[in-house]
Amino acid sequence: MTEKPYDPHDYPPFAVTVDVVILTMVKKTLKILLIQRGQGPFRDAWALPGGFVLPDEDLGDAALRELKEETNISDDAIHLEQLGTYGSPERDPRMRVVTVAYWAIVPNLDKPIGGGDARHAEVVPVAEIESGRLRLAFDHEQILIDAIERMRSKMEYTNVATNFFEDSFTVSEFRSAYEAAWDTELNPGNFQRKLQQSADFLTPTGEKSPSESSGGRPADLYMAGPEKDLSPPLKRSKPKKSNK
Amino acid sequence: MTEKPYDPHDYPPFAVTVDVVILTMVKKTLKILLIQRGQGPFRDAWALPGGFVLPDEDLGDAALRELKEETNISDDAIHLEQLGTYGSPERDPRMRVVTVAYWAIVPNLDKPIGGGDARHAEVVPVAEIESGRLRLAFDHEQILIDAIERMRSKMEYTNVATNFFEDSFTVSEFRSAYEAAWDTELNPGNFQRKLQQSADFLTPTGEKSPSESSGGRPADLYMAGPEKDLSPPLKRSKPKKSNK
DNA sequence: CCAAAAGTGTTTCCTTTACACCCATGC
DNA sequence: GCATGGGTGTAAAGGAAACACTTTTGG
Repeated sequence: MTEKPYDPHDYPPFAVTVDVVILTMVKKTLKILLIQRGQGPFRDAWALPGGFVLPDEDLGDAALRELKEETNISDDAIHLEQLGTYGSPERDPRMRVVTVAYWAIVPNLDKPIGGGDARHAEVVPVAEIESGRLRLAFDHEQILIDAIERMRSKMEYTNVATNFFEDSFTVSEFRSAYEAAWDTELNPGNFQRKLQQSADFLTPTGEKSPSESSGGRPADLYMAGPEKDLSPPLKRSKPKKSNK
Repeated sequence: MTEKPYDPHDYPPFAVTVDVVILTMVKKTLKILLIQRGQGPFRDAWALPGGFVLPDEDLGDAALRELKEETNISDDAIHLEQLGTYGSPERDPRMRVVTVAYWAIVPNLDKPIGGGDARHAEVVPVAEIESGRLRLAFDHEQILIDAIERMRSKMEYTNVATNFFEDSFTVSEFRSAYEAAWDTELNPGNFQRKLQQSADFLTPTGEKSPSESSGGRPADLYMAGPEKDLSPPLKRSKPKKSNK
């Protein structure tokens, strides 16, 4: 197969797109950026931001381009990673499309930047997506499920969660990110110690956060350290918090 | 982007292929099936088995088809899983090709079945691939590195390693698979106990293996159990064995 | 009886867990 | 002083590592 000389008419043509699951944390709630479709199949359903890969564009660059069209976040504050490729022949009723899905963590994306067109973009809580009440286009529900699970799993043994924050953060803010992402409660003391033990995982900035109006001891501020892996990993225990 | 009506001339056409990393264990050595290219670019270099995805074919089906063309293994003895997608614009000098890579574990593939054509297929030890002495086509070296790491990692917390065996196996055979894959030595007693503790991970067949000619107590035979995850996971320690 | 491989017991060490306690701030 | 959250001490429980020991076969 691979041995024949190539000819434009010799191979089946595919459209290749990228779709990006953009995760963010707003007020201790895990959210994902979705776009409500204005036309075409799955009109009014929610879809992931995405689009065609350009003829000379690398896959990762295409994902980064789509991400930036929606957020205007600077490169260095982004974690962007390939999730997997979805290419069932029936996934788009119009033609054969293979989509390479990516997932990203960006800090504090409150409102997506409005595209010039009238597309309706919104950051939707993950709880709402997981409830199944949202109508999602194509196979985007499966992509979302896979992306959320991948993020939850990767938070166990890497520092990806630092990307939820723009600059520095306190240990309790960091812990809140874990509690929101895993829908669980973590013991503050043990969480603190666990991170201290792994040298270079978090780097102290030397500064302290302004103590909240409610009082309490001011917390030390940290940034992501040079060590990106946590070993042994954190463990997510059973969800304890509100499921409403 | 995704909103426009589609037209064959409206999107950049890509060729989509699958490549499959087929891992197997022969006489306690981890090996991968490679094909020596007879023509085209990278002539005489080694390449992964693969080919075009057909117009109405699912990606996973395409990978399974390519796998079967090389091995004649029955479905149920195979672990097949998507690895990732590689689509750099320069990866194939002839045209824009995006390839979806898969990795598989098959039992005891001593000799690949010869295709009708004169292609030269061989199972190559992983150590040789990792040495960097082999000339590999396209970006297949990167795909191989990623696949080997994925397999090593997945062996820590799942039962994928059971797929190295056709039927039942002893605990020491199972341990040998880990030692070969991780290039390490594992304590026989502790390995045994670890697997016993996780109920349903391995199911005893009730039979015993014929004791080897060298003597020794006959070992109990096991098959993969209903529980596919190992928690807490096994840990790979530093390589101890020969690196020559 | 001896060699060899399978499988079990036992001790030591380390990590996690639970929870009590001290620290530093606002009011 | 008191409430509030940040951070540390500590003891109990659990798993992993090392290694001695018992079991079951072939010669």
